[in-house]
Formats: sequence, structure tokens, C-alpha cells
Amino acid sequence: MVMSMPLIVNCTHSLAVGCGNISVREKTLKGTVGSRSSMAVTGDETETGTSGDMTACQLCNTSSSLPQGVANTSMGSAGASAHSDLKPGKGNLQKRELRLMKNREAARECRRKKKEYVKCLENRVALLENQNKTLIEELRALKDIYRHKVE
DNA sequence: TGAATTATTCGTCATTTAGA
DNA sequence: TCTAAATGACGAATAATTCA
Repeated sequence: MVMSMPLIVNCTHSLAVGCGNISVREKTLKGTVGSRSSMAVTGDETETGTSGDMTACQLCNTSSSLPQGVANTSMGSAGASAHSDLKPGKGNLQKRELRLMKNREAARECRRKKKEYVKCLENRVALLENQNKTLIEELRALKDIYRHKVE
């Protein structure tokens, strides 16, 4: 069953601030993102030229970061909701293990997406700061020109 | 340098949500 | 209504940092 993606990471604009400056140990992100209300980064701004050459989203969009042997588990059928009151029969034990494995994977993926989302936001902040700086300088120059004309 | 403290990561459970 | 996926919350384990 495919669920519509609640976490929309939409940094399709050419943010070029790259992920390079993300600290090795990233901050813990407990409770910073509301549930299922879309985490969307909609980039409308036009890029004004920064240094990098690859967007954070491009860098992070692969699911290859999952450990080998754990990724690509068959998403078949199993009770994935937390029924901790299952009888400890063999079948139920297998069901539980499958559920735990799937949830483990889901948690990893969820965290990966959240990190990606935060990176996108950080890139967006950097981009906007850059644009702001440029616009301020432009305004200053125009004011200068105007002042000289008036004088 | 080693103990104490702080930060980060990971697995699990509980809950929410969307689709069948 | 049931099921599977997504995700927040929590605790344990581990890594990094601080300080005497």
C-alpha cells in the first residue's frame, strides 16, 4: 500500500549552497517537524549565484544510504501496527519480527528524509540571505545614483 | 588521562493517516 | 473498518566534549 508522501522535499530550484558545511554531527531533530502536515520547501526564488554545484536534495535523494542487507526488504504483508498483545506463537513471533524490521527501516527512512528536509531549509536560508545582501547593495547603489543626480 | 556531562544515533512503541 | 506506512516520543547505547 502506497501512502501519499507527507514529507515533500521540493528543492528543485538550483540551490547551490551544497551540504558541505553541515557539521559532522548533526543536531538532533526531536519534535521539530509537525506530523503529516506537509514539510514542503517550495523554492520560488531565482538563484543569484553561489558557490556549489549540486543541490542538497540531489545529493540526499538516493535511498542508498541504508545499510546493506537491510535495505530493500520485501514490503509484503504483515501486521505493522503495534500489537504488543500478540500471543507468542511461532507465526506471531515471525509477524512481530517482520513488523519490527519494517518499522526499523521506516524509522531510518523517516530520519533520512527529515535530515534532507532540514538541509534544504538551511540551503534556502543561505540562498535568501545571499539574495537579501545583493538587493541591499543594489538599493544602496541606486540611492547613490539618485543622490548624485539631485545634487 | 579518566570521570562526568552533553550530543547524537538507533530501535521500539504508540499514534495518526490514507487507501482498500 | 482494517491494514500498512509514516512519524513523534522515549530510552538505551555510543561518541564527543569538558574539566579537574
